[in-house]
Amino acid sequence: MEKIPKHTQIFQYYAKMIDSKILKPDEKMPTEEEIGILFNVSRITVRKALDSLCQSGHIYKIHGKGSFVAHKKTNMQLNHLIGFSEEMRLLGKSASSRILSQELVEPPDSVAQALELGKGQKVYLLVRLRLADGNPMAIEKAYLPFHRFPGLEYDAEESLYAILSQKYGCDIGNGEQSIYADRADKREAELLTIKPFSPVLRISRVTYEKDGKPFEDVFSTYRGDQYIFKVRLGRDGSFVTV
Amino acid sequence: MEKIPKHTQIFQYYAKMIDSKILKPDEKMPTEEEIGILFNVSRITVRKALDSLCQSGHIYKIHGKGSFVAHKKTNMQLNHLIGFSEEMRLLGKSASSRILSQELVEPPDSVAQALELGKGQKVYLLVRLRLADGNPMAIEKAYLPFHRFPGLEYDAEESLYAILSQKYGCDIGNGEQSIYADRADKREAELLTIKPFSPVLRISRVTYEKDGKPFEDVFSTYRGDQYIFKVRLGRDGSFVTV
DNA sequence: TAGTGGTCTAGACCACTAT
DNA sequence: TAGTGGTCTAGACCACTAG
Repeated sequence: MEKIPKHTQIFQYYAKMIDSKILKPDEKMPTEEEIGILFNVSRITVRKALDSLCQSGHIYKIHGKGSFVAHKKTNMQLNHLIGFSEEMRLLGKSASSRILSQELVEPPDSVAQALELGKGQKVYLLVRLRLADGNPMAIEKAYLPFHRFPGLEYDAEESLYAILSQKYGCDIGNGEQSIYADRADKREAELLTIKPFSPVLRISRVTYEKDGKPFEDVFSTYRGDQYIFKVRLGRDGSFVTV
Repeated sequence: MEKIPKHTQIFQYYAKMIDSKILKPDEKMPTEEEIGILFNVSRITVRKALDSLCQSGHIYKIHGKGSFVAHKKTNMQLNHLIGFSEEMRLLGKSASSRILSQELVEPPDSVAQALELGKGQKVYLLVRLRLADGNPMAIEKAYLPFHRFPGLEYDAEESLYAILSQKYGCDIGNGEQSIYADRADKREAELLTIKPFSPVLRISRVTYEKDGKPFEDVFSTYRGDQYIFKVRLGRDGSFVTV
């Protein structure tokens, strides 16, 4: 039996109501006091739930008027750090992988720096072709610090994150991602079954564990004609004041 | 005299300390109780400040151990909704614009839908070439609902957002952005002074006011070799549980 | 003036980490 | 066992919106 905090329960309750359109855009939410009575919790607990709903884009608040259901265009969970498999599942596609190479190497300087490695520390380099519904979608080069994941071996069946989490207790925190447009080189084009020099989206990401330590440096190359990256941006210091 | 909430003051204090490297990565933060004594506030106020620092990526927390300064690679404010001028300023470049066209038009269906326009409602279409340090960086096509901004006129000197905010009381909330890679067509290549078919980053965004109403639908085309988009992603329901 | 969200307090108990 | 963060309460006062 899992213990779910009350504020999370309230968040989930309303997130579901809004996602399933039972509550419609611009509809007024109950007041904080009313929600408190409904769930039998204090106002501060309600506020924590509403703050989360605000940050996730489900509702918006107007001081002195109330909280209202937001006009969400995308029902997708944005700004969410997930792996390729999980992302494709959310898009209703089946994800698969083909391992292109898997080896222990000396990291390039930039990677060593990003992963905060000492001299001589090696990395596990996993290169995979990622497919959605059987069609090539991306090439992914992942560098993982070997001292953190000794004996790591990947077999293309499971999600890499699942292995890191289950076998090594890796607790994923957040990631910083850079995105730019480029053209595919010959080999990439071949793998992605597109014409050479076709546009691709290059995404590089350093992912951190909950304790703040980087555990992965990934370079992905997505087909420009197939993949769209979505994100929600806020005003103010990255969502500081909601 | 502006009234700044205590939790914001505490947030700003530590954000500054961390950004300026006075507090170093992995360094332990004072306990919540200690901070409360320092600033003479209650623990719940301290927690609100620390939660903000967590979300902005300045610190990370470990239950039972304490809060620690995070290993931030980028000092940039990520996930922050800003205009081109503001962004370039943060990158230390000077931004300028050349107006390519400016007219009142019937919106394409997709735009009308995104901006939630009724039949026959027109939009103000502003197309600009955006330059950084005098070099072409992006082409930006912005659709604005004319009924919201009657008599709007743009003169290339000010920031568009500044006008919307000052003259029309437009209070920017957040935006949803889609990003993909494509190639420049002939005219775009010419404007951006790159070769035809060079890779570009296409970004489209619907921006909402604080009250949840969409006020802008923008289509930008950035030089692939000049512009990198950065973003921070979190685990869990988009930063719900910190 | 009434309603509603924004800020803040003082204090309690639980859960996780370390020794 | 002690330290620390996670959850939660009951209640107060302020600031903004609306009639």
